[in-house]
Amino acid sequence: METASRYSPQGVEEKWYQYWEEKKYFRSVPDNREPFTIVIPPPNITGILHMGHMLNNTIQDILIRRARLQGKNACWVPGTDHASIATEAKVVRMLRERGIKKSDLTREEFLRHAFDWKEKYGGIILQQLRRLGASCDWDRTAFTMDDVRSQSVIQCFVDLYKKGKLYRGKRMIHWDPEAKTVLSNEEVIYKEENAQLFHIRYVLESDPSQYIVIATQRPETIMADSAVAVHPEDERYKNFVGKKVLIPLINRAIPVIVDEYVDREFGTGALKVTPAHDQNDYELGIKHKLEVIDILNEDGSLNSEAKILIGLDRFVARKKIKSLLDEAGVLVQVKDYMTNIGRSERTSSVVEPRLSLQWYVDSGKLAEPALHAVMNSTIEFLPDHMKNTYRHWMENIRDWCISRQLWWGHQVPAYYYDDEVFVCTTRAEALEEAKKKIGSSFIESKLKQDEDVLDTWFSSWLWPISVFDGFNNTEDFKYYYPTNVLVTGWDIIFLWVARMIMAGYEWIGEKPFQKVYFTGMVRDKQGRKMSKQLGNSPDALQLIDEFGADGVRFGMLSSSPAGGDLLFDDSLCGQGWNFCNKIYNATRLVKMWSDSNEPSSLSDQLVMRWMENKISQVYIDSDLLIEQSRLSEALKMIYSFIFDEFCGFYLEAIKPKENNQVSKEVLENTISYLSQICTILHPFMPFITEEIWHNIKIREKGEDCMMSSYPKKDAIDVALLEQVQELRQVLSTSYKLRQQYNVKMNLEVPIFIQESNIPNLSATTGASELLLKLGKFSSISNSAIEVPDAKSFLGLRHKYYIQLPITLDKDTELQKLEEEIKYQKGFIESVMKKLSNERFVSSAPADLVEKEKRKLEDGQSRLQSLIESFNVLKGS
RNA sequence: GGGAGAUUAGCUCAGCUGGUUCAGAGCAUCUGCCUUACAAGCAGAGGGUCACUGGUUCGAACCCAGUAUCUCCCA
Repeated sequence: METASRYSPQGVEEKWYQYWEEKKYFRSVPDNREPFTIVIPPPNITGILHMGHMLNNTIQDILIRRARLQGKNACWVPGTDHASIATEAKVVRMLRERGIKKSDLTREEFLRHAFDWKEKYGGIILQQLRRLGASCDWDRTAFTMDDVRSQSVIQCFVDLYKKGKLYRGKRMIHWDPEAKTVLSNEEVIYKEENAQLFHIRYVLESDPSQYIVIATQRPETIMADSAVAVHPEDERYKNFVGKKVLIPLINRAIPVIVDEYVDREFGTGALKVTPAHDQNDYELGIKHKLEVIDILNEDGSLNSEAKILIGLDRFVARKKIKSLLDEAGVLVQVKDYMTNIGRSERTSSVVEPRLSLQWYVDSGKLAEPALHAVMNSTIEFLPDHMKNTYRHWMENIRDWCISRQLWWGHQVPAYYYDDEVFVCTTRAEALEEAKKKIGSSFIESKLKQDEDVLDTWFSSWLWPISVFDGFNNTEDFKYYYPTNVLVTGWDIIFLWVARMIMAGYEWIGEKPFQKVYFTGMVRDKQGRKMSKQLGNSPDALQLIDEFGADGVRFGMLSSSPAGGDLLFDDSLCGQGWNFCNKIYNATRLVKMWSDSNEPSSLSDQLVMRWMENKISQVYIDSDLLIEQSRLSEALKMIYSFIFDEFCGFYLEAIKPKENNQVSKEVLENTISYLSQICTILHPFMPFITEEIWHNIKIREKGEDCMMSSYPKKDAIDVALLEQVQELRQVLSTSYKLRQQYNVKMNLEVPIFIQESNIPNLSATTGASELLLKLGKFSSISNSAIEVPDAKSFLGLRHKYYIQLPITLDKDTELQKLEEEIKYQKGFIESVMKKLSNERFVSSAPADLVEKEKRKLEDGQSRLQSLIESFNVLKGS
């Protein structure tokens, strides 16, 4: 055989992907078939393929390819999102490297650079998905900032505003001083970090000999204090209440107030209140009508309101003020402690609470139908327990801050004229409205559009609708929506999944998808989340180079139940490659054969019938598993079917002993079986299956594995499967005995089957021939009596004797038999115990009782045989 | 502080509605084989107090309660 004995995916995978794409096999247009739709979770244009994407998209591809093989109209819509913060940061950095400052550019100039960047790099990840085998309809590739999607976003903003579900408000928000933009709650990541707690002395204005000691983590904000708060029942500070204390260094007087919010146990029990720079203090400030003094610039440096340390960054100022306080003798102590620090998901800089005017979606108004749909399983969550998390968030939902102080994104469609706000889809409309309202004094240049852009998720939440241009109610939309399944990570259940559901009900009155399949996080062997910082994420493309996409897909899937995290290990991909190699070599074997004019032997006929049944069985069973979204279990089942049943047994059983000739029927059927197997495996491992499909047989034009269909679900001949199972057990036991007694395979030995009133293997046509071929037996005979000098063993319902050229040690054999007898007795006893238990017989299901009875019968006949053997041996 | 999940072989995990003497798979380990597709293969073997303590039941890895440890979400 000239072909290599090792499968190499290089070349093969590229070839078939190109072929499929040229044939437009991924393309979907509405027709009269049932649709099966998935929209891709749009990856970032700044992103490159990582393990999470691979897992996620492998699952989507499996579902889509399966739907195609089922004859459905499968549509997988790909695309990317514009990732405001991440992309803007990237572009700013790129420009800086070229010596261009963002502040020197106009908005239009900056956007031009950003779009250039997007054109150049924004599609990389989609190219990489092709390497994985993703069968997306590329003609439908969408982008959150292309015309259709942008129009949808603007339209929805205006619509929500008109419906009173969107408003502009001044709130305490999370500010990212590095990106200089607001962040939503979900974009802030809290972690325990080391910090210091400063105890600082504030003296009484009226009597500088008395003082109160406050505890703070942020001494650089004392200049923004507007009060000191203590608990109303705190005896220590009773005398101070209502009086004024002086802020050290700047000597501004602030009142001492009481509030039950103060935790007497924490720090000194005296809290400095800084409404401009802390969420809780802000609320205290409102309650007690305190002054709001903002001492920070948008980049986190101190402004002139601070009076001192002006221009210094907040962390530099903290160090500085520490020594200033120390010199002033008011720093009582500094304590290390652990506290939760919030950092920006994108830039990692410490988030600054800041008062600011932003746009909000009144989420409460959208949440109700979305919560309902999930709780009553109109939308199915996998795993189911994700519902709880979802419910908790939805029931405590907060308004969604959707404006971002950036340029890259959809500019807020709000136009200002003095204090008037006009929210319109276009400037022209806004002009018109404004003119009407303002009257003759209107000056066009005074109408200014909001400088900010919208949160990227405000685009993504429309994705299942907008990719089909659904707001214009297109034919596509009517056909494909709602989509069938969404595959995504649980980490964006709030950011994205929940909001898509809200959008679906808000505008369409219909769920966006039937099912959400939550994937776990891909972790490394030590269980750590894979991240760029840790550098523990393998290079996705390198993995594909090494093991082939099929191998990697196998590896990703072979241990990833829905929702469960996946500890990734390269060796899993290795196993995937092994599997490819196995199939490849099986094909090589079959290709070596040629057909003879001989008819098929009885043995071959038996084996073929068996194989046909097994294929039906594995197809039916694995299909059910996929239906239940148990993909890795389905794959494992197919894997062991191919390895053990098809390669391990079928091919060995059918393989000609010499000259590579098989009957025409055997050859044709084997090729057909292999083809069916390719179809069943195809969704999981698309490349090798297409390769084998074509390798094994010359195909008609358009006759491709990807576009084939699943085998029919035939009724299964259970009796036949049982017979072959018995036969295989006989083979396996005889191998074991040979090994145990060191009898080589090339020595043929006789085997006997004890006769009984139940028909044995010799009654199954072809079974004896098959036994002879695989078991290296010299003869097979029935025997009415115990065969002397032979090693006996039990199958399921019969007793066998194998005559090995050895002398058996009588005592050892007796002892072994005794052990077996003891085991069987125990077995029978346990079954009898059950059956004699009236409560079991009356309360257990009938078929179970039936099964137990049969178990008992089988057990008893096995025991009988053993006792016979024992007696015969003993008497010999 | 509130909530969710996990704990089964050395490792990674199955074990669905409690019902074979049920404790399973893959990897790893060990033994024997270069058998004409594949040694990245084949044939075998060893390995577990199903976290712990109680309870429910004719029967528990599975249901309930509590304990311990871990992971995550929310505040």
